[in-house]
Amino acid sequence: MKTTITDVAKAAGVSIKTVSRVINNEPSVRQPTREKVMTAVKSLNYQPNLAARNLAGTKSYSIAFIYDNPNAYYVIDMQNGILEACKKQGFELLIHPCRAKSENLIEEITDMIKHSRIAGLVLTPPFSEMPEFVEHILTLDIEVVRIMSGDIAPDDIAPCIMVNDHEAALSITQHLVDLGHKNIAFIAGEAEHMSTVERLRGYKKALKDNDIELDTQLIVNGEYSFESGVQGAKQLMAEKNKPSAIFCCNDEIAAGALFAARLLGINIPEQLSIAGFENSPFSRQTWPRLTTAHQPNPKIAEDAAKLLIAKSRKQQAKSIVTHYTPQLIVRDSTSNVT
Amino acid sequence: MKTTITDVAKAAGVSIKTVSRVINNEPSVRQPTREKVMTAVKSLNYQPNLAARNLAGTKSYSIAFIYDNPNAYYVIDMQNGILEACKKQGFELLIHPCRAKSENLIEEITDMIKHSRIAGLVLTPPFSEMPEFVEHILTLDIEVVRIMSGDIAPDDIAPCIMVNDHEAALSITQHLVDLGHKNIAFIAGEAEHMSTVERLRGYKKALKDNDIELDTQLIVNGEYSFESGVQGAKQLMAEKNKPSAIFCCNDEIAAGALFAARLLGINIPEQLSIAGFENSPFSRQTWPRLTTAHQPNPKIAEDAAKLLIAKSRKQQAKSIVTHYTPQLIVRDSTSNVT
DNA sequence: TCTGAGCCTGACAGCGTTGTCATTATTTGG
DNA sequence: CCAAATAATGACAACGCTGTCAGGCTCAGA
Repeated sequence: MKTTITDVAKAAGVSIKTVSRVINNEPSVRQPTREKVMTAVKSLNYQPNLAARNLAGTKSYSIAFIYDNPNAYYVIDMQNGILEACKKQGFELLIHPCRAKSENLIEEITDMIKHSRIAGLVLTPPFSEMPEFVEHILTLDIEVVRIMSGDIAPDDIAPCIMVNDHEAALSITQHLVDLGHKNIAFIAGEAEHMSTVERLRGYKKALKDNDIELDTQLIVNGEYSFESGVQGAKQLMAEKNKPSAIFCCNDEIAAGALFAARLLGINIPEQLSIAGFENSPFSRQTWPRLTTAHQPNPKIAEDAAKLLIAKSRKQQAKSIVTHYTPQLIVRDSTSNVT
Repeated sequence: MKTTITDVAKAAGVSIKTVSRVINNEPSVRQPTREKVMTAVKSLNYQPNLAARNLAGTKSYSIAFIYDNPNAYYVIDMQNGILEACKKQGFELLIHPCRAKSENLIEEITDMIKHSRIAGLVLTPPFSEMPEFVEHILTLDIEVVRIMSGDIAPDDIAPCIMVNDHEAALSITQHLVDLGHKNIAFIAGEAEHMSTVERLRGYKKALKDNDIELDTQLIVNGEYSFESGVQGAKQLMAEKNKPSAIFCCNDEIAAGALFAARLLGINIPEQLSIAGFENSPFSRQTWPRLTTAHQPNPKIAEDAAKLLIAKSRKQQAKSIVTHYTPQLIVRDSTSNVT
């Protein structure tokens, strides 16, 4: 039933080693031989056995994705993107949900790496933002690619895919300014997340660019949750200097702010503009639909995985840095100041 | 660095075969010997290499999860549950997103199964509801566990985890009846999904139990989407015999209905009660929060994976059927008829 | 035509584990 | 207490592939 390399070798009339060379794109195979083998491979629908490959060779054909993120849409998007790259390169993906704050995180990951030989790790926040963790993983002699917020990479110990939340936040804030808003509030996510830091930085930059004075009363701390949006908006609307617009650190917070506005009898967007960030599915399912910023997560993840695979094959010497900027999407939750 | 069975054998002063026996819980190992080995295993933190196991043995230590479901929360919950079972049993999980309606679905899955030796498949809708697909997979000599809607298993060719949507829908509808509603509408999901069929059946049963005549005008076809909820609710509220309550086939539809109500200036729940189904995260993030039914997806998935693993080890002779019933959660989107 | 350099190809061992079967220890019955 | 039966253990091949290295082939230059 299952086709082995031996079958292909017989069919092509060559040794298994030659088939192996063709499969792995090694040089030193004459063109006619290569073609004979390719034909046999196709006609037998042969695919190399990953277990045997991992066992026999020095190369690995597995990468892993660890996650600790309450946002299921984000995780699925990442996973699908990574899987896409894996499929194309004949790699296998190991999925490993775990707690970033776990006592024995390093031990857990180290064990995983030792037990199933892994070429590398795709790291998303919060893992990508834990330098000591990244460094430790690198000592294990495996590759790492980090997806993180920022416009410049923090170091060059490992490749980075930088998501320019700063610029995207700037666009969103600029959009609000363009609508005539001056009192623009900001509801933050967890302060230790780089995404929060970068989005806040973009917000401040936009204000500064437009000579709008920063009112620190309009910045409220929070976390990436609906509840936090509810609380944040309530608090803001109780200030003497009420905002006419709120930029929420993500869509979930924005949904919470919408909820609070409803509670307080405030019409959106007539009396208050609200913007989110992420373009998650429910940013299209709120009333009104959210103005937000979109980032192509599956694409980013596929890129990251590709990079990781290339690096593990030593096809890529230096640590590369790639950039993505989330794009503004204007919907119905923001409007002109009246 | 990595510990092999040979290291353990040396440490315990036995042959590698004996270590293998202990690891695999085979009989014919004397108790003292077993303990010596166990001690060595622990002190060396040994875990068998999966690639070698899959390659050498006749048993497999991998199961796969294929999905085609727009609901990321559902997929992640399932995945986490399955991974939990895998971790406990030393199995590896292969993740495979694919399109159920793809021309070459069977070919694709067959290839995957042949390519990486797989013990079994966890099937969720829509795959679990495709009998010809399930039968084909079974001919490949691997195990299958299906998670599906209904109160009785459709057949006994493979184990089923039945989710009793019928009874849960009955509870929800009964809840609406108890609040005094008589004109209760139903917005359906895709008609070909068993979940739709079962939920509709529960709805009808509840009406009948309470001697409420079924008004077919109050049942609208739809699909599991926000947009469908918007359209469905608009249509219903345009009828001469307007409903005082709408039971939506899932939370997303309910969110759409909420959206439509907002558009039409209808207050929820004062003028109209709306109930969802699923208890997805955004059922807590709508205004008002949705009354819905909760099912413990991670638990269900873990159960399914456990069953699959047991079956693959022939520890389970007959096809088992397990049952779960989603539980009513009353929130703020339903209230008394006024 | 011969020789050597360089390019191709294949034989063989080994990756870490399990299956088979032979061998050795232990128990049981007479 | 001994033979036979049974239980426990180990030696070795095999799983499907890759790495190493030796050997064969080709072709240019003399």
